[in-house]
Amino acid sequence: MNALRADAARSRERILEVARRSDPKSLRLNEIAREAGVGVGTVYRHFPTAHALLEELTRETLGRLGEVAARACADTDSGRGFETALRAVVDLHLEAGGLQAVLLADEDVGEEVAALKASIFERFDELLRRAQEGGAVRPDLSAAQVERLVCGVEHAIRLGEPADRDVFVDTLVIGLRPSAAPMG
Amino acid sequence: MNALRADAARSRERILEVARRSDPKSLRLNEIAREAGVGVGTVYRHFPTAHALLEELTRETLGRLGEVAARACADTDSGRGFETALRAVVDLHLEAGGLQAVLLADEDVGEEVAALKASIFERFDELLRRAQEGGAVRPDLSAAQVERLVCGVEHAIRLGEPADRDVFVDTLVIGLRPSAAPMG
Amino acid sequence: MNALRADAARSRERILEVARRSDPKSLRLNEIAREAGVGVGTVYRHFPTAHALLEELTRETLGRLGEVAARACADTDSGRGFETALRAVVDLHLEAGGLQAVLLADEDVGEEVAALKASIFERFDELLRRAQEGGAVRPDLSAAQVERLVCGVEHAIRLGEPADRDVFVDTLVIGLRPSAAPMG
Amino acid sequence: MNALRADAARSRERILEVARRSDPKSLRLNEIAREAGVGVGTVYRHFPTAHALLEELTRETLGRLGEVAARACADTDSGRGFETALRAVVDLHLEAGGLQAVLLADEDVGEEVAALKASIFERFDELLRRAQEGGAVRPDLSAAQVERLVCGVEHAIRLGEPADRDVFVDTLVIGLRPSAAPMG
DNA sequence: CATGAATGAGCGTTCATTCAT
DNA sequence: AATGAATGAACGCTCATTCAT
Repeated sequence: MNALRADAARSRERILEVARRSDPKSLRLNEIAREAGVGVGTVYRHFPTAHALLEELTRETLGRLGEVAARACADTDSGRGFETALRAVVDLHLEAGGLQAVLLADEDVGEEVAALKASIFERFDELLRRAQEGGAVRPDLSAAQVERLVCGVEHAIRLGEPADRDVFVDTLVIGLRPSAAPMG
Repeated sequence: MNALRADAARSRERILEVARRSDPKSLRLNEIAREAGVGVGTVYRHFPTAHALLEELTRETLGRLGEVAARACADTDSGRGFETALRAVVDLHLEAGGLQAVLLADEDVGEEVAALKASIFERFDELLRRAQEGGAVRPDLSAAQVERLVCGVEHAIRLGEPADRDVFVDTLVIGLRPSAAPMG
Repeated sequence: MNALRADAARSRERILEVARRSDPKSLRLNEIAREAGVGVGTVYRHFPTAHALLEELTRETLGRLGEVAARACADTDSGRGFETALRAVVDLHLEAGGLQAVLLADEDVGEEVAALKASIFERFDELLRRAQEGGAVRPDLSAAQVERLVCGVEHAIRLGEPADRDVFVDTLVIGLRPSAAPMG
Repeated sequence: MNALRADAARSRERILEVARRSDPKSLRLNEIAREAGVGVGTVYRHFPTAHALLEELTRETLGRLGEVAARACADTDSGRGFETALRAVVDLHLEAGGLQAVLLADEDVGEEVAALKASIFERFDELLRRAQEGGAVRPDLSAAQVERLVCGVEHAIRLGEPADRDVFVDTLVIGLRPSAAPMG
């Protein structure tokens, strides 16, 4: 099933290579084909939709995201584990611009991606729950909400300089802490 | 000077009406004309570019943004003033989707918008500075950075339910507070 | 009949003023109206077509063209008269870019222009005939053909530098002389 | 390398066919597509700009222009060679209306066209120079000026009847001869 | 009369997607 | 399986002309 003909594999690789250099927000299959020296049809054969291609581009990052979560779960200090993970997650979002779209998509094209996403969400649920139980994170937030907040910070950083990253993530980290009433 | 002919005003209003229902991120003047039952030329007469139309859509909101800032400046408690303003600003961003683009644009089409923006930025600088001096906000943030963070929160809220609004803004408000070292 | 209301006369004059500064090959009535600070409708009222406006722009030049022809007719040396006229005609073509279109038009909008054109053609016929009889110009050319050759030279000059004018006109003048068989 | 697929060749040919019947001064790619029964995209694929299409329409003519020049260079009588060439050049301009625009263009789309033009210009420089040295052509004209005069004659002929051609070219040929002072 | 708002045909151009080769 | 030619909808924009005010 995974046995690709040699030339097919080569095409696929070239496509991915070009796609990685493209803006993940607007993958234009036509242009990618041209730059990869490959017919449009070939691109469509390998990746029936732009989203399928995006998933493929993101797969490796998804793997690292899973590892990040796993490592954080292993931390005995649940608060510290959560924070470390959070920072890593933002970094991965910044690295792979398509991550947001893939994570938020309701439907997944590839089974592997679906599985990866499921496991990631599961681990983050766990991670968050324990951090909340440990009193390190405010208890009224779901993992999905945190994910959206991460996307928000990603967005904010992209609007300005990369140098904003650290401060912005700090505000997120702090913002997630339980606290006295905000306006008290 | 601003006296528009009756039919012109009607067209203009129809255009704006349609535009308000459109995605402010991608105002397509042709489509707007069609939906407004108006010739393309009419749209271009009133709004030479999509950005001009966006500015118009946003103008009222900009005015309210100015008022928000003014009111907040008048608050004797600089921290409270800042927080109240921040919440209102996020709300205005949510109401008027184009606000982000208009505020971040380098060039403005209308003079009025330019003036409004200038005064808004000025007031927010003031507001932030005083909140920082009062110890209510971490001192290492510029007003521009705060604006970007607001855009981030707007983005996050739009990704999910409107119900997220309050919690998400809370995290921002708290995140901006000065604090012990984030991971300490 | 010619009694124009004061404001009408003012509009008319402003329109002509702007039109004189415009490219006579492509008079855009809309743009002229805007630059003249006048409604499009006003332009159309005064000049129902672009050609009508062009005729008006050209009228003075047509007058001078008539004078040129008259003066040349008065020259006792028919060859010299013709050549002088020819040079002047080219100059007028260069000055008033619309002259070509007006002279070559089959239909005239204004009666005055029609009359001017008729008298000009008549005089040039006369002028040419006498130059031909005097042996100064090859006898196998009609006045209409000479006019077209003038337009050709105008075109050639416009393709390059104004400095070409003298040499190019020279080649025309010489080219019109009777001569031994061209490939002799 | 130049092997076009059968259907592509057919499209291309249809496009060119329609284009040949169009006014080369204003090739409207949309209209051509419509008339050729072909999608707009197809036209753009073959000819990215109107000028590219014009060049293609002209390419064969450019080739013949080169041959004309070559043959003329081979003539032992430099004056006769020049005159023969001149007549042929005018004819080619009349045949291919776009020739003027292609020759006068600063930038060329196709390399082949650029090369053809360069060689043509070179040969005509040579041809003119020799004719001038031989006393057959007035020495104060550059090849570029002669080209412009040719365009002028083309223009003049197009204004009237095709029958004008011979006489008009005669006047050019004679006009280029060295001569006593034009008005003496 | 003057105005200028409105019209809408039509051009240039792009791009996702299909399908003949 | 791969190719890339073809498609055509749709957008941005311009401009000559009409017509309500």
